[in-house]
Amino acid sequence: MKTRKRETPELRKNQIIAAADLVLLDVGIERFTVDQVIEKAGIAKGTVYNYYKSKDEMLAELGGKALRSLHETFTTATNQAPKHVDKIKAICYAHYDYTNKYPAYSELISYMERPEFDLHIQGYINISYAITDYVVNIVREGQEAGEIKKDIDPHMLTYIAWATNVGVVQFVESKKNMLKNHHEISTKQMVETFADMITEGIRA
Amino acid sequence: MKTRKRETPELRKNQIIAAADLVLLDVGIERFTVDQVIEKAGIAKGTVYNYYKSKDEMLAELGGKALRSLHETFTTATNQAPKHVDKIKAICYAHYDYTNKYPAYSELISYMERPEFDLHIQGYINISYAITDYVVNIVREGQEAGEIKKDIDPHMLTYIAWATNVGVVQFVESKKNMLKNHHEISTKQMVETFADMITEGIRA
Amino acid sequence: MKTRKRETPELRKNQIIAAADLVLLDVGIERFTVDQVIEKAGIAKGTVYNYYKSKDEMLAELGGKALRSLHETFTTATNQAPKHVDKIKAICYAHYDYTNKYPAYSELISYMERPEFDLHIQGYINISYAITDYVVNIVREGQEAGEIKKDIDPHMLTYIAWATNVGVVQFVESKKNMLKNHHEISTKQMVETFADMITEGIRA
Amino acid sequence: MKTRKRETPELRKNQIIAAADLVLLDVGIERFTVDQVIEKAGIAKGTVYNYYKSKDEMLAELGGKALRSLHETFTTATNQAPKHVDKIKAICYAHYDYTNKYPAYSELISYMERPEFDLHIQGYINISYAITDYVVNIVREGQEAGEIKKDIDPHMLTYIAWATNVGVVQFVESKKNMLKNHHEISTKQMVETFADMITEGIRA
DNA sequence: TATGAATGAGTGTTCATTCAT
DNA sequence: AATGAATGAACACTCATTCAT
Repeated sequence: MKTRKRETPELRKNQIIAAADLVLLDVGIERFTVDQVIEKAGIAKGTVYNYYKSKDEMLAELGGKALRSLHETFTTATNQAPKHVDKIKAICYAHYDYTNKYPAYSELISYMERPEFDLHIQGYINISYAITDYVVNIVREGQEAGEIKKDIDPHMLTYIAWATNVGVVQFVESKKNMLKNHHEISTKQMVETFADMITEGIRA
Repeated sequence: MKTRKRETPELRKNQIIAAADLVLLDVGIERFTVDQVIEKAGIAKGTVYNYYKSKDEMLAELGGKALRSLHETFTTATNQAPKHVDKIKAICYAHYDYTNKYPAYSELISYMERPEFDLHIQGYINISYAITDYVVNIVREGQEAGEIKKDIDPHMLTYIAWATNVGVVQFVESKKNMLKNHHEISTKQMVETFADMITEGIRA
Repeated sequence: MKTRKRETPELRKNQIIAAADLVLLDVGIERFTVDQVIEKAGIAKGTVYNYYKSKDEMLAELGGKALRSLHETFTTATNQAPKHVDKIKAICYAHYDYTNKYPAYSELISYMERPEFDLHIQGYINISYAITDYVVNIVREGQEAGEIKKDIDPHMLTYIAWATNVGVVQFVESKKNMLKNHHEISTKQMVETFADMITEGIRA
Repeated sequence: MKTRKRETPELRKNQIIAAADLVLLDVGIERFTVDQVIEKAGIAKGTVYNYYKSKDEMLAELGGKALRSLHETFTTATNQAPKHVDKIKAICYAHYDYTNKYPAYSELISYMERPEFDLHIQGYINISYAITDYVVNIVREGQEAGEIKKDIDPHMLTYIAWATNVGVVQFVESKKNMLKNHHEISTKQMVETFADMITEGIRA
């Protein structure tokens, strides 16, 4: 019945999330357990449930981090592209690179997108919207600059870009071995071709 | 030992798979368990394993059914389209309709595509290939007929079409509620726009 | 509901035991199952239970075969030894060789020696006695010939020889890896030393 | 959720191991199950796995207890013997007595010696080595004192003594009934004769 | 006699969650 | 607020044995 020093809630949450992050990186979602988190964090099991109602809520906060990091990746990638169409293309590439670099985060995001995952956690949704808005703005500016077709709703285009991108990235991930045996198609080629199709499809 | 109804293997297998089907419909893959199947079927646990080596094999048969039905949906859809580009578009629509009609099957297929699912079950793979070939042929014929760009490998295009389609369908499924609140975008619109983009993107 | 041709009970039993033999050789006792036997024999499950009350009864008959084969090994080995003491030593070696050559049979015999194995099967016991008698006779003759100490009951000596031999053979089997790492002791050396001790211990 | 009695870990572990002990006594290793342990202990299944990583680890602790108690038996027995040869003989007797007194422990030790039992549990191995060393030392001292033959490696002799002893003890255990019907041989006599043979065989 | 479909009591293990202290 | 012992429902899979046909 030891009693650790009390920390501010802020600090505790950070401590927990940091540990969860390490665990996720280590083992991926499928093998992610609360026990591993408390071991890494050096705190008691009950403490976790004082700050998070459930494992899923914890994952949602982690998902927020992942999304924020994806957001940054997008920002960096688009900054280097001169035109708006190129920015969209850059986002496609960035998304693929991100998945390659942080497969665990990518997994997590997919996991949270599933219908059975109850996403009432506001934090996560906010960042999700932020990313959406970021891309929507690029599209809108591209339309105003005459680079991108004007007959498509920017939100719609953003959703499609995101959805198709996720689809391609997932496909490439799950079919790695198959594609490896396919002499004419590499994962990189596939992503590039897809990015080309998207950019061509939206060009004014 | 309780009463034992002796049935022909044919009948039993159907009974089991029918029960599995119901369970899948009820709870989805994530929560699909053998115990639920035997409860629904009113048979003993061992009986299931007299007909299927493992839970995964059972799912694979169910998945085969799902895939075959998807194949039929594609066939029907493409038959009504005059040109090859329209056939591709029709497939996009058909895929969406299918997911709407059989969301559990769609889930199942996604589940089986995951790398961690050991797909050594030949039956499933064959149908998977059959569908791929079916689409590849449409693309190839479209290229020969001068309707579809010739600079894209038919397999690559098929993969991209499939992957993006899955992405969009998943997105639409998981974001149903969000989209419902979005006044300007309906899931139907999104799918249509996506299908347009794909078809425009490949037109010669 | 196919009906195979009726065979004489003799023939059927042979057929079953032959299959069981193959299975045992293939997988060893721990993984020995009735299912494998019927598959190898090409007969129905129920049929097995028409001829054997239980799996254990089947194993007991197989054990009888194993014991008979061990008996033969002993006979051959002793025939080549000139003196009775040497015959005992030869039996020790033969036992070790037999275990090396037919590990599955050796396992089976150990399995049947366990207290929890109900050995009411007469066939097995008879052969067991036959082997005992065979060794007892050698001892007795050796005593009469003045080669072996006369103050030991031949049965007792036989039991001890058997028991210690089994112990050594089992030890060697289970400690193979340990002994492999022990530079000065090899399994062969251990068996030889033991055989020497036994023969020296009984010499008149 | 039922009432939960909170105990100190120390107490719980003892409670579990005590229950496991009873189960082992009741049914023997072959039929030893975790379910029976929790029923005897009156605790939940998960609780067991908070204290032991696996069933085997639990058995290993039980085995450690058994081995430690055997070690003590050996120590006590040898202390009363004046000469080293007598100490070896005393160990043979002690081993037999121990098996008679704790047949379940004896079974357990045999079970753990089997190759298929993953013996990575250090605690158990240590005691196993301790016992070996204990006997080896007696042999070595006996050799130095000129009481025991010097041409045998002490380790080898220890192994042989152990292996043959186990063999005899097992034989006696499994053939109790048979020997009971044999007018001239009692298990006690057999062990005594064996012990005599061993001691005579090693005497300088 | 032969069949083989059906049985069901196991079997060890996991892990999110609870709650008395 | 913090602890961490306790929970128990899940879970997939096995296999000797039975018995209606």
